[in-house]
Amino acid sequence: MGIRLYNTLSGEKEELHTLEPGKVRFYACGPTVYNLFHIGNGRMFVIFDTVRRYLEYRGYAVRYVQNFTDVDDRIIHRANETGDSVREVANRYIEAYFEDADKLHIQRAVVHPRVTECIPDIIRFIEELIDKGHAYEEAGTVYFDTSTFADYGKLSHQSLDSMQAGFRVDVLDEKHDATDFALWKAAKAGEEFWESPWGPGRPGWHIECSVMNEKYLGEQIDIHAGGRDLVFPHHENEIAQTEAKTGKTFARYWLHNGTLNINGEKMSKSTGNFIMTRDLLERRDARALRLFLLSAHYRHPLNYTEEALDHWENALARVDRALKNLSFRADSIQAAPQFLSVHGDVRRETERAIEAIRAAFIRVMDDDFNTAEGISVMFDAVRQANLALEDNVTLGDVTAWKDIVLEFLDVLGIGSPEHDVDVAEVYIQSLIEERAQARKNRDFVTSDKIRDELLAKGIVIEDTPQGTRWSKA
RNA sequence: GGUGCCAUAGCCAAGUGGUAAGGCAGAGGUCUGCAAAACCUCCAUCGCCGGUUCAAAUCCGGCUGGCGCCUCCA
Repeated sequence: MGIRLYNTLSGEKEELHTLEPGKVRFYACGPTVYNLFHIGNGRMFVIFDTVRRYLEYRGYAVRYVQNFTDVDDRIIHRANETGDSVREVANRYIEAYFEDADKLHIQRAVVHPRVTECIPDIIRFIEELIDKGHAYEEAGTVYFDTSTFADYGKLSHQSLDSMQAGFRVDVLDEKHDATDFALWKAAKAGEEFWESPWGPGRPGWHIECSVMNEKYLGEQIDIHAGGRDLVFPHHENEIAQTEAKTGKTFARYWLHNGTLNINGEKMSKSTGNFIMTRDLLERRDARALRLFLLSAHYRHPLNYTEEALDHWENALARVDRALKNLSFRADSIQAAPQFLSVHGDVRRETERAIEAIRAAFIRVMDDDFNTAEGISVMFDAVRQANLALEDNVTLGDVTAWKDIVLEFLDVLGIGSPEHDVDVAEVYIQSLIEERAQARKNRDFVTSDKIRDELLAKGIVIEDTPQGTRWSKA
């Protein structure tokens, strides 16, 4: 059995069959760069970065494309507020995106296209839609005619009729129908604009993604991902534009992540209840934040609380301690060449245990990228590794256990703990040796004094049969 | 009005027909000079009511509570 993933289009889990065997064409909606991104946005980026990592882990070559929306009303507003140019605002927040994304270990896409780089392609795309009778122009603005696309509503599972009778129908103005949407917007006075066959203007919101997909991935792609709140209208409109133009199925699989909530409500830029990822990272550990973001299934809502972050910081510390203790054991084996028996390769039983645990990880992650279960398997690996340390394990065993935990951390994008080497290390080592001597003499007053001194400096001492190890508190 | 989702221990969160993963917190134990870390054990019958079934947290119906979307939103 291969990878199964929930497809919003069908409303069911489906087995992954890509257009080209072994290759995945993957498009994820990127940020509109008028501000920093909040942790709700961050959740989306982390989730699909993890999906990408997992697909690669399973042997797929993933062509991952994520756009920057750098043409938008909100960017214009922002520029007016700050007195900067629209381009300055966009560039600043593109840079800021990379800074924050890097901290969350979100890998760069293969291409990060920007709307402003695709204007001629967008114009050509719209011209073709007009030629094919799917779009019309009114006073310099071009609208997509939803009545010409029979499948309109297939992603959000709503009928045109029900939408037209909808709750929040806006004024028809020059549109033929309330569900029609702008492909090209006529420029208002003083706004940034590009020349087009319909006069000066700028692209509408949805067209960019259709165009970038076609330009960088082709007319048909495998996976298209974004937040739940993009299903309608954004992704619905993308399907309409692309499929109306090509007559082919656009994306085979539509993946949508659940919202990140705060106080039980969606974290949202428009309502003001959000926490910027950048602000949070100033006081919180990025790896623990990433673990938290992956701790629930990606399609479910996840509630943000400070307590939850405390929880995952503690949980991650358990993983890091295990890694540290495995390293300590490996070092102590290597430092004691006289004990030949533990210098051996990984033993058969260890290999088998690790194979079983890797298989378990793949089994749960294959099932719609169930990272919550994947994390649970990782903790099982940690428990077994700790258990192994109570035994006379070989160097090969220790290394193998360490590697499997690191393998899971890598797939989840959490990565290894920082290796905290600093100049104080020599000093700490000397105190530890002094203490060891005192303990040998059963001078526990001195040994405890040294331990307390170190503790006061944030250094925790732990005695093991292989000697004393230390870590930062 | 339309449409979709959720409700599992003190907390977080998997599981979606075969008798409740994992983590955090808590209790007891082992190990230790004492600790720490680690390991072991303990800690839920799955919102409510009814139905289907040999068997339901898992399927169906109803109810209650919460949330998303219906052209700003990841």
